[in-house]
Amino acid sequence: MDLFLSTFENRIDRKGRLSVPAPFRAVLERRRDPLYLFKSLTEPCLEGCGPERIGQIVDAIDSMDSLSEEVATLQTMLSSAQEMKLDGEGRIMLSADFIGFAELDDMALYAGIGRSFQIWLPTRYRARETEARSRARTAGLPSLRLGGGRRPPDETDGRR
Amino acid sequence: MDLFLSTFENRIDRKGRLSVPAPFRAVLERRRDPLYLFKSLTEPCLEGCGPERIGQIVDAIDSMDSLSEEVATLQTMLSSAQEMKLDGEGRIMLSADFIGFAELDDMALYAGIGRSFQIWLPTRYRARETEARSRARTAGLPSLRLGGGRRPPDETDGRR
DNA sequence: ATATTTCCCATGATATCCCAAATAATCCCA
DNA sequence: TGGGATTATTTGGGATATCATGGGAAATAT
Repeated sequence: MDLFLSTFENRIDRKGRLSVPAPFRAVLERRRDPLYLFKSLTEPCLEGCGPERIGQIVDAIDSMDSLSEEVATLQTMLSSAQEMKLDGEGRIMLSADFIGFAELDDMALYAGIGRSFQIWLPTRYRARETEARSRARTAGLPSLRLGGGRRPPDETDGRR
Repeated sequence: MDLFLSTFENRIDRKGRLSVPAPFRAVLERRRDPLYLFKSLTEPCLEGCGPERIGQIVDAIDSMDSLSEEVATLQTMLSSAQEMKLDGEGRIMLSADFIGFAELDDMALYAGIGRSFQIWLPTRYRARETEARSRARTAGLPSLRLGGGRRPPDETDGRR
């Protein structure tokens, strides 16, 4: 199983292009997957994933009561999602909407979180990281049970 | 599976023409599908899809009690549906009825939601998106079981 | 005949492609 | 182990193609 791990900081050039880190590209290419980005529902960052996650959202919508608020929420995810085409050098073009949403300027930080990754304004990401660490010290660790594994590896959807 | 994703904001010109976003056209052309538009049952927007979606609605109606009110409701979807012809540049012409229903003036926002898409008055769509996002932040995300696969996304997971 | 729709072409904006420079990581041999 | 050489990766810029949009003319309807 190959995963998106580690962080990378890349430049957004004046045309709005941004290199996808080579290790992330390798994961996608190995699976022959296109890359999807969408706006996080809960945080000021972009989420990146492959098609299987998008398919799950689509299927979930179809199986739910189409009048529910949950469906509206999931639709919001889809309507912000884009299939990103990579250029010959492995770059994507961030739309003005994406840049505005994550409040990016000329640098972007990729944070691999397993089956997906996030794109943040670097300073903001670092602030969150130190925040999370100090919380861990004062409030104690979240329960983390490794190896028990009844639940299939539950993808951390970015909000924890 | 190719899907309708992302949002696009296009102009309705003074002749009443509106470009269908190229990625949406690509989905339809790949399937050699015509485009259908109809009035949403629940919201002030138009829904767009290919013929298979229309077929699903027809089948659903056929399988229901033909005297029920629900059938009457679903039938109004069908009776509002129009097959849209695209001009050489990929534009459609919206009827006065459609424009009035969605209260469009000179801009239209396409929102892709998987197997179909919607057309909204841009300001109204954005208000709705903001609403959905704040709901997601306070009420939590819909339970989506990622990574497991095949479980119907029905289970209430309480804390999310 | 007048109004509307359909077809065709023009234009500007923007995304994509292609090649090259700069930077960073890796290798290899002393 | 060091350090230069080689390769991978990121970044930049110009040329090209795509797309949304606008307008005129032809076709169709009223």
